[in-house]
Amino acid sequence: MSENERIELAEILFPNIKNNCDYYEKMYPERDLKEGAMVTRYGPSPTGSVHLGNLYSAFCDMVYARQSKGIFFLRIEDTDQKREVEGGIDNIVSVLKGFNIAPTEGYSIGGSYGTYRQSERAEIYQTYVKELIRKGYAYPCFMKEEEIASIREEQEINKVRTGIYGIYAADRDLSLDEVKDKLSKGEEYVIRLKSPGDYNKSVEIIDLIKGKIKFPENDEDFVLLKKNGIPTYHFAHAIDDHLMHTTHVIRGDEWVSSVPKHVQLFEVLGFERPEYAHIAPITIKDSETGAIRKLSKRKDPWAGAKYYEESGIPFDALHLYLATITNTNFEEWYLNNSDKSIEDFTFSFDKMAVGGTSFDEAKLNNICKTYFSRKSGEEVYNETLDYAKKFDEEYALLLSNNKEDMIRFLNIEKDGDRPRKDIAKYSDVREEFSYAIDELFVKENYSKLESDKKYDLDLVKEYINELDLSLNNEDWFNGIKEFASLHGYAASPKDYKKNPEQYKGHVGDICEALRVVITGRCKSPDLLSIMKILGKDKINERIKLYEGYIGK
RNA sequence: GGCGAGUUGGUGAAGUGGCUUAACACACUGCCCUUUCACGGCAGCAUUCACGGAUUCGAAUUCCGUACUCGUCACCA
Repeated sequence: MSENERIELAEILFPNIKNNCDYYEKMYPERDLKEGAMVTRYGPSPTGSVHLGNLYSAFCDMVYARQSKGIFFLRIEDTDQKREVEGGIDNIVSVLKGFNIAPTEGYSIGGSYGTYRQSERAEIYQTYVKELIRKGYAYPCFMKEEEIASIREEQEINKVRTGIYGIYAADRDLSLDEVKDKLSKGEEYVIRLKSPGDYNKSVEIIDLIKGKIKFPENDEDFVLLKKNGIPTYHFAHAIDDHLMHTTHVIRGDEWVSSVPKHVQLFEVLGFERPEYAHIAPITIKDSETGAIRKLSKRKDPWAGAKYYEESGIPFDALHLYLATITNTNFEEWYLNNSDKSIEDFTFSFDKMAVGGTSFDEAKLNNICKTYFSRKSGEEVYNETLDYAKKFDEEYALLLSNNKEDMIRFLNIEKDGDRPRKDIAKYSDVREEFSYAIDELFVKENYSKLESDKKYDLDLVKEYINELDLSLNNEDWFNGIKEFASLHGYAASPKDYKKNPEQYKGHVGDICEALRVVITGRCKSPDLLSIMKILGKDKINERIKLYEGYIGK
């Protein structure tokens, strides 16, 4: 086709596109940012619920933009209307908000590089396609699905590469008359790239995470615009990231194999290419097969973002976890800089895992526990209340009615520099502090007790009877030691260990009995503090409850 | 099958030619601390970096081959 024919073709195909590319180039001018500022973007497609991996990549976008004083924007990539799920976009926005991953620009936020929703940008893409047709870098392709399928079959039989390229690209050299003819018959078409690539040559890119990667050049005439005039991912990526001036494309490494396509697109369009950073997926070792696989929403509850919200994992703790998998040296840094926050750490691409990052539940758990241990009782109370209001209304009500005592309970052993670590998520509070709320304790009391050890209840009664709750800690435990020896128990575990046959047990056994009767648990924070908050009346009620319980 | 990448302990991993008799964390075990449960401290936990070969005075680190794992090969992103 001659240049004039191509211009005519472009006009026939896109009669409604009046603007030229320049119009958009001016509309989306260079960003005014200081040297080194990164412009990153998170581009989710609303095709399902949000996955941990999505959160991870959005987290990276946020962190790199923030530390370079750049821009992190949100762009909705809804070019696949077939797979789009209802409420998908709202869900993305609310999940990001819930996890405090805050874009500085974009969909639902605003900014001057919009619209940030690809389905509303059809005209822009078409304008650039029209230009590509004029230049001879794109053409309409009328091949039917069946034709493409049979080409594929043929290629598989002949053991050659599959795809529409070279001699298989039947419509790439159609004459203008042939095109007009097909058009007049109402044949449907897509717009394909007329690839100038040579498979025998190679392209090389430097991926910020993976390093140098070399591939054969792309020679596939892949689809730019689908039948409905909406672009494919590849084309939308090139246009949008150019116009929106993305400097760093951070995305899942399922995209690395399409890098040659993207490189070529940027060349053909005359755009400067952004840097690429392909992040490895979060994997897990399958407990049954032992195989390493991507986290799956069906098999792994923690794959879905919802899980973290529902089970009550604080977003700050999740950020900490994401930070530790983002940069392998973060964990150690944070351990040595416990007073600092994630914002104070400088992340770098070359400290990111090249292979798969494995999900480590035990580590997440530990991070969460440390997070909670550093929070004051009041903070834990408020956050837990917020959580309970959403996911456990009954408990929320109980919490509100017992605010003062609850905060006192949550504050036990918080003052020293060795805080306890018994809570990993908001939903643990109800269980861990089951003794703290009387209504709850009366109802559930000893049902969760796993051991069926027998305790000397008479001894407990006698002790409580004599107990003076105004004592300070030191006097109190001197007292209990004395009480222990008076009743044939060793005053310290050491004495007991030396001569176990001389004693019925040691002071710890008495404490255990008290703990179980009073709290219904084998583990609890400092007993005296609990008893002080509870008061003698409640303690006596619980002794009666326990009598009833073992009477069964 | 083609193309691209990965393979270090129970787990997550550090490590880019000598400082590695392989960091750190989690888990586990033991001891210590402690009035109990925890918390914390100390110690133990890969003589070895998928396998084979090559380069080198010297390799987990470079090169080649093999095996396995992962990603991708759509008018899905």
